[in-house]
Amino acid sequence: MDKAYNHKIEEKHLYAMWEKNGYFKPKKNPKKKPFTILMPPPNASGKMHTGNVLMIAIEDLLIRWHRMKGDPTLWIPGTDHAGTETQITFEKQLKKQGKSRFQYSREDLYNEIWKFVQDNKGQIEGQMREMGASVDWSRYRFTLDDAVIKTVHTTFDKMVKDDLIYRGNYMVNYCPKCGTTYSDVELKHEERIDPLYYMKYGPFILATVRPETKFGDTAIAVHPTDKRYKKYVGKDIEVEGLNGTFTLKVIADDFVDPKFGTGVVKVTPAHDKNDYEAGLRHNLEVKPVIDLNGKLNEKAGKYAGLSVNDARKKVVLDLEEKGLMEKIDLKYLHTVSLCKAGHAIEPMVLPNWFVKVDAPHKSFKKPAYEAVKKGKIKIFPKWREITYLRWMEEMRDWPISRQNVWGIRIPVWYKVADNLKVRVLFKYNEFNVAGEIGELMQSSKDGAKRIITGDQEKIAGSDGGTKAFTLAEIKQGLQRVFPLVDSSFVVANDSPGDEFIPETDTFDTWFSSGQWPLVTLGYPDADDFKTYYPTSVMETGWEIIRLWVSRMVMFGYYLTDKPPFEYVYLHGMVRAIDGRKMSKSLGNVVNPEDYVEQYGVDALRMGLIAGTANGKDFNFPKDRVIAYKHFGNKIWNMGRFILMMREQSEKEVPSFATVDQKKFTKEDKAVLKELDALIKKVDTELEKFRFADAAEAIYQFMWHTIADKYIEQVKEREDKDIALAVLLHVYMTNLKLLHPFMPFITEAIYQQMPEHGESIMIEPYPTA
RNA sequence: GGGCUCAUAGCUCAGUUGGUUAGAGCGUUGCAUUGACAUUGCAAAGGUCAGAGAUUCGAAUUCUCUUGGGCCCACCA
Repeated sequence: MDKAYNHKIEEKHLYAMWEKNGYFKPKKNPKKKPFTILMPPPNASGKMHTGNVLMIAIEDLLIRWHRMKGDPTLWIPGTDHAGTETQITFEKQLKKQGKSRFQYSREDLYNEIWKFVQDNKGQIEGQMREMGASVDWSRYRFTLDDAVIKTVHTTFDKMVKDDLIYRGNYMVNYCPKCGTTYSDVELKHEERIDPLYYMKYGPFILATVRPETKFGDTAIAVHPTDKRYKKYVGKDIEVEGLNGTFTLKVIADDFVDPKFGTGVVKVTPAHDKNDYEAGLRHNLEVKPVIDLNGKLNEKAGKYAGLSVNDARKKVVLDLEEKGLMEKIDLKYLHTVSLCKAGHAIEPMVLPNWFVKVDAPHKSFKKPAYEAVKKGKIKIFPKWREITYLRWMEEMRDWPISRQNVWGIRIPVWYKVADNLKVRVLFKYNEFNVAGEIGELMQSSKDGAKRIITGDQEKIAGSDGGTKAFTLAEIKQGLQRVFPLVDSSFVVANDSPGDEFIPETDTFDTWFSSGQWPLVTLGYPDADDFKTYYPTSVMETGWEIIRLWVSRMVMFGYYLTDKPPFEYVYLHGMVRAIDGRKMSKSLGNVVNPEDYVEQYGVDALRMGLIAGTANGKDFNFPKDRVIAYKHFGNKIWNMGRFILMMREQSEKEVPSFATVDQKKFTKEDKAVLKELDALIKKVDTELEKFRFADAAEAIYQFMWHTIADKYIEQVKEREDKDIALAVLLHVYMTNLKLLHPFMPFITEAIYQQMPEHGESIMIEPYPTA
């Protein structure tokens, strides 16, 4: 053995040996209860961050512990397509090449992203191996595998039949110039100075930057405690407007800031996110006045057909003329949302797909709520339960459609002849064309409307503007369809016929990953599903308890009437060394690779595990990583010393089991007694998910009891053969206890010890 | 603004149902050291447990308030 432990040499080949010998596959044993963990799938095209390392460290610890105890143990690895995130990363790449997603049809874009992910997913898989994750690679899943898509489609179909799916309106970020919607994370925010208009509204004066949306107002809101306006709350008021007088209800809601403007807000649920939310709370009518071309619609009366900007100017002039404008603050600073191309975003209410989470005929969420409330699923640490339960109580219907390409397409088709009013956006040569499908199929000479973006000059000179498109042309370049809320549809995986166009929305990632326990185990009839469902522990970061954990529980009960797992263990977030959240812009990101290189995987894993005891967030514990690196070296040298002493021993060292117990000294008896106590402690701590305490106990015992005391005493002993037999036994027992925490070094030492077996991984776990 | 959470040694953190002298790692100081390990050993210093009040025979631990952090969510017409 070398004088110092060299992780760079020892960590390399051991993983390949384990994998080759098939240790990661479960050993069936009908008499024992299986222990199963499904790995929360990291982003397939990403690379490993410290949170992933902590996740793997904890899961591998539990898995190796149970495996050594002889339980049929299964850990399934996977990766996630990470819908929005991946699409944005990919689009950034396109941008570097001077391209954009609008140059691709939906299908081509999907295929390009697929290639991109395939090119990149090797990295994270390699890193899982590097971390020592003892996962069963033969059961590996990617969230866009055919089997996953099939299950998700089947579930959707069942939910449609069970009347748990409906189409409803939902507020999205829509760009009228691009003709498409954007996700929140795609938006840019820009500070601007705009006029703030104080207009007269019946008995009130209220401030707004968007007077043109007043035609969509369906209420006026004040703060509940605002004494100035208390007498109006709940009443209907008459308002003189530009298109005659109308009536609005006055509501009281906390979202109003009594200190802003006059403390009175006009509520336009169709065109403002805040107002939309307020509208849901107060059952207000959603009255859209802006259409998908960014123009005011017929509800705006004489302003119909004007663009938003033109309408604003005209409305302001007319208000002033009518004496309805109190004053204008020209220097109002606020933030506006812009699309990637820099156009103003119009918050719009568009039809989306929803899950009814608490329908009277069948509640999707209720069993999931009760499972935790009644303790059928146990959450560690327990105080996180509140987050889950509160979320479940407040949960509203779940919008499951996303206007992304990269994801699982919602398996729905629209018959064109029955849905001529449906808008589509598609690529035709170098142009992007948008319009209602019925009109696009006629020539624009007949008055059909459309938006064509691209080279305007070229369009004017060509016949592109007058063309009547065929359905095949539209479908070939199809980028997006905008079905109406009541469009008729059929559910089918494949096209039901040429006269249909597909839904282009994809599922919310959580709709598919919420079925992770089902798709990884081959629901409904695979052997794995029968054997390993429900699984044992769901181990993940607490920040996705609402997004992910809750969905898995809901789907689990909906499809199988059982919880998908018994325990949920939520680890804390790893913050940067400076105590702030890791972020690229702060430059404080801890790259696990650097620590693996310098201190080794074992030290990194152990440092992270010891750095958090109770699931709270914690700063990256650099000095613990270093401490455990030193610890590795310490136990390496203990092994070295034992081997050396055995070689030098005059008498043959007997095996521990054959030593006559009467020959034990009081030191021997004491250390053996302490060893028993340690074994018990490690077991009870691990059962309680107190990993740091178990780690600390082993560390203290090996270093300060065996090395500092017992070994020193051995040096003086007359009966060295007995002492060495005891020492080897105690040391080997500790290596086994430590293996789930520090798999590489314990295996490396084990392989050098006398009378060793094939691998420490398959040694029986110590019992007291 | 809503929710959760934290404040314990110079630093980073444990302290699980309230119960002897409040612990660890790193750091600091002194001494030691050729039968493994300087990535070592022995020893020491260092805490009125953020502040105030309450409950209790007893509070770092329970409750209330104050002060100051962190994170998540929602974001201002």
